[in-house]
Amino acid sequence: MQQRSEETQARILEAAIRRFSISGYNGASVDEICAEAGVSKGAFYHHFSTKQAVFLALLNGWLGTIDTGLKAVRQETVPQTLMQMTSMLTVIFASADDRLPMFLEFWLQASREDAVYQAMIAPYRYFADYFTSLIKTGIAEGSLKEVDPEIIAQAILSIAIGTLLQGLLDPDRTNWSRVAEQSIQALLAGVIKS
Amino acid sequence: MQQRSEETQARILEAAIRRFSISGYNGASVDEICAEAGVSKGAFYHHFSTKQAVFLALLNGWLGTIDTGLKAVRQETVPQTLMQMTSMLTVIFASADDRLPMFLEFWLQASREDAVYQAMIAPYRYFADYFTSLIKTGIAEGSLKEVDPEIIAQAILSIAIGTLLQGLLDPDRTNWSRVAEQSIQALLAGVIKS
DNA sequence: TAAAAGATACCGACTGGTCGGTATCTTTTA
DNA sequence: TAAAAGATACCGACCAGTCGGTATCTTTTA
Repeated sequence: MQQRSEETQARILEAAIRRFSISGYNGASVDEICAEAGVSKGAFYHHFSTKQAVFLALLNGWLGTIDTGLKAVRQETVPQTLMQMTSMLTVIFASADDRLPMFLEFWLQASREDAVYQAMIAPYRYFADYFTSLIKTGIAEGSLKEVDPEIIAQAILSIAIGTLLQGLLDPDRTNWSRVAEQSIQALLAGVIKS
Repeated sequence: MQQRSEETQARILEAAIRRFSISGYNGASVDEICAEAGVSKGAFYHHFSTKQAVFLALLNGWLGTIDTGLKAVRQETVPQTLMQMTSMLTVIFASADDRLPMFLEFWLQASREDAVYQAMIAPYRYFADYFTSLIKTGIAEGSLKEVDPEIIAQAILSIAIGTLLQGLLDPDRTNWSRVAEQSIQALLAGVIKS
């Protein structure tokens, strides 16, 4: 019995991500999503309480895969791990192209609702902390100089985010994932103990 | 004669920036802006052809002041100039807090219209180019190592943008303008010829 | 120089359309 | 046959932009 139900739900989710990434969160209407999913509005609201709920489901799915991906990257030393993560950026860039604009848009308007804001800020903080502790580990294991861990972690994060955004803004200006990699390497060059 | 007209226009602009920064571009209705400006809808559309036109006027004003500010900063050597710009970040951070979200939101939805997209991408490119040439000058004058100018310029820009965005996302996490300054200094440390 | 003519600024009711969500009815499933 | 799933018509709120008309200036004219 859940067979059909699950399929419908999956179709709605797939249609939603397609419409959202094309037209944005506000730009994609529920009717549009239903049409693309080949599903009635009644079915839509049978499976999801609001448009926002569909979006949040999509967001959590994406965060989950990123988290899994990051935890999978663990090399012997911290610099090696960071380099590995840097080269992961190319993949992240590719998937961000579709998703990032809609998440950004949603965040910009949802940040005024406290509940949604908390749901979005938690994973960010989790990741930023994880990154800082990675730098600390590097200092402890002696592979990194005695820098301020928070500053360096933030610098790397900022480069990643800043490059991501510029890549969105002006995709054809340059090879953005290469710029991101080399920028981080330029920063790391002054931090790695050799 | 234009006296009254200019005052009305100014009032609309002021009200618009207030409403836009509180409710966002889509969230702020023209009626709302008119109410706050103490002006009728007719007056609004007498002075501006569309809601978008008001917004663009606001954007250009902001870009103008930033441009003026940047050109005013010119020290003897490029590293000194960069340091000076870095300390300007605190001021930019303050003014961005209000404006950046609405500009981001607008850009996200306007980037689908080619005309508006061009209007927004031009100043960005102009600034990015200006920055790259600044690094080139530094190399030419011998104050910077022989690095890839584009990469370093992008890295600095990315740090600025990335920090700005994180400051928006999680304002209370840390002192963001300090993080930005120190991140850029960490990067420059490896690039300055001493 | 004052009245007429014209231009500019402004007013606010109204329109056409959109969209998220609901109510109600029908079909499928177990 | 009852409950889950799905279809369809509809509601109410919102909103950008229009339009016919009025008020307030500026310029021309006699």
